[in-house]
Amino acid sequence: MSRLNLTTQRKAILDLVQSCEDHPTAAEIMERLRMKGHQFAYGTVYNSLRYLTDAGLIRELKLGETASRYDGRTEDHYHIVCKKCGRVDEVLSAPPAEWIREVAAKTNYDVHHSQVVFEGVCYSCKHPNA
Amino acid sequence: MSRLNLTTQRKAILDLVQSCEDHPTAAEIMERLRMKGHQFAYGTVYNSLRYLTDAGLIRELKLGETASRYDGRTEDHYHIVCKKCGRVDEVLSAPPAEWIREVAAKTNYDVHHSQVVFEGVCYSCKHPNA
DNA sequence: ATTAAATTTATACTAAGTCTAAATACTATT
DNA sequence: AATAGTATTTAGACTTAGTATAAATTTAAT
Repeated sequence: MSRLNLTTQRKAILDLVQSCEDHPTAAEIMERLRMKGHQFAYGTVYNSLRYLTDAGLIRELKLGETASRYDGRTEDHYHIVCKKCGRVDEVLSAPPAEWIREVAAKTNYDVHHSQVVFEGVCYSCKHPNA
Repeated sequence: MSRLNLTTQRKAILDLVQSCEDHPTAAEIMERLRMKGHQFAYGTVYNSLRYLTDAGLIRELKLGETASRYDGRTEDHYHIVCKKCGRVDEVLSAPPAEWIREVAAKTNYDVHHSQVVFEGVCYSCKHPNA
């Protein structure tokens, strides 16, 4: 665990991810950086995303698609994906502690963390006329 | 929805996945088929796995690794991954319905399904001496 | 037997990400 | 300020997992 070292590139990428309302992939992040006048090497973007993730400044989301997405929100939270339009929203309710305890007891694991991805249909897709 | 068509290849792959205690990747499935004397084309294995998944006979697990894993258990269940050794176990307790209702209410989604992956440390890794 | 449809095969291709070696940028010490 | 040492960036080759395609084969239906 060494000291945090935010280079120009890492800072720009952190700022960008934090400013996003959505959850961009690495490719989308590169595209948005380019639109802001930044032109970083391919590998630098991946390296920086990993660095920032390891440092706990951003989160990597693996939602079952081929590419990871990134999230500037670092609080513990989950996601819900719309099957119809692909939209991803935040889920702020945590799974009940009672359930986690039950899982730990039944599996004999120390449970550190859980990733939850809900799938369903979002409000807009339910009401396409509105 | 057409009728189920289990070709020789699909049957062999289904049998193999159902006989597994673990959750093999496509590459591991190919390897195990080869050891049993089957030699199917690369693409056939992927096609068959998708076919069997779509037919609901097996499940595709996306546990956040680079490759999908496959599971012969079709009942609704979840998984727990050991951070130390990578081992994957089944979790049979479902998330409480109350929590799902809360999530649906807060997000305005119709929630159809949830994928849950727990991370932690398994019994063997906790007690390495035993 | 003949045609049509579905499936398998071999192989080319794609997407997402890692690895490597050289170039560049920082840091600390004198 | 010069030097040495470490860290980072860059460009591009490479890897892995999976998809796409077109020809060959199998299966099913007349």
